[in-house]
Amino acid sequence: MSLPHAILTALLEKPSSGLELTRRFDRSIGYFWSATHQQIYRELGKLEADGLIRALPSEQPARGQKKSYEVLPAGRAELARWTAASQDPKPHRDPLLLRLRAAAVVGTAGLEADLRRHLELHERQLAEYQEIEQRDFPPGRDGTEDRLRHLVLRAGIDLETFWTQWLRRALADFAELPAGEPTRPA
Amino acid sequence: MSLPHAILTALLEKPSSGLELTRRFDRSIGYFWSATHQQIYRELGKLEADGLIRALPSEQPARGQKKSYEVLPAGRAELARWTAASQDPKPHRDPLLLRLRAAAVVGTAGLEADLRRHLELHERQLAEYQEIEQRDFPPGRDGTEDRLRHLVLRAGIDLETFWTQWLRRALADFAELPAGEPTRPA
DNA sequence: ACCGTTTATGCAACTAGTTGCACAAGGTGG
DNA sequence: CCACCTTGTGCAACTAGTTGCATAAACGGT
Repeated sequence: MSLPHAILTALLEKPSSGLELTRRFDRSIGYFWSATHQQIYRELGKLEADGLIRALPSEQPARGQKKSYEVLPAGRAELARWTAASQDPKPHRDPLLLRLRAAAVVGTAGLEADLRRHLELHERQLAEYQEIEQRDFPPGRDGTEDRLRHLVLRAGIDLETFWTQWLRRALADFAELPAGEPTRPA
Repeated sequence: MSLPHAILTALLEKPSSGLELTRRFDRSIGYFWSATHQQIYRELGKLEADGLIRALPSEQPARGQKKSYEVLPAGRAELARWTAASQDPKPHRDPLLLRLRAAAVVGTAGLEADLRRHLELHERQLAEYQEIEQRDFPPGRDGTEDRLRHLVLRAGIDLETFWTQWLRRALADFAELPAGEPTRPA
């Protein structure tokens, strides 16, 4: 149940409309909690019904009209409660690793090209994170807020670094493998 | 749509009953694709209905009686197709990083203890992976199947290594932070 | 003979996330 | 002036995964 809390965080950082939130999810927050605009609109409705946020009164509510929300005290309290509450880490689910394991049984045909593609995507993402780091976190800043946000960004950078390195190793390994046939023919 | 393929892979490695599969998911496969026994039974039913697997004839089918499955040629073909098919990487969703970002706004109270707990869990998982590596992948093996499986295990080891290091850095940062109050009081 | 635990299979209801589409307002170009 | 594109909001149906519980056989003790 993290989406509502992701939205509360985003709205505390800056009151926004549904579409603005969607865009901000596509950029910063979505890097570790993605959401589509439909999820966001639905959740905004629930949060408003629960009294955690409210529409900014200035704007008239009509379809096709921008409608911005701000967080109410109850929303801030709920976010603080959730942040402090202990949560178990969810097990990862990674289809790519699964495919590699399947390839050990049915053959590696076709996989290599996709590994290469993933490598490129992760390299691009890594470059993007590094740009953000240079732009938003020049050396010498140390406000609490900056510190925490930088820490989150570092996680992103280190994760992408891991993937690029692992994929390069995988491709190097593939180069030495016999070919794409099954290791256990049917 | 990875669960059916995870099951096909497991069944190709060794025909099994629902409960045996559940146990194997708790150990090896579940490290990167977890599933509960209910998911597995449901999926076994679908796979059988679709003609991708079949119950081993030897055993009598009755409630409370073991029922093992094996993969049919159509199942192997489907798995090979899926393995070779290109797939986009899904964006990660990580509540812990989200909580850190929320903490930048509502305060870090309570978070540190959970970071410590996560660190312990990841250290334990890392140790487990390293044991498996020493036990199952002694230096000098290089069959194709071993190579691929080792690669998958290395991903697990490197991921857990990343998390332990990142969490240690986070805790070190927390130690220098003022205290648990919000950076932007309500 | 009975009771409780373990092994094994399974249904039903719920929660979360995704996909596909619909609708409205406002601007732009032919 | 109207057809089309963009911006913005939203519903409905679907897919995937989780939680809680039910059922049944086998086994071990008392």
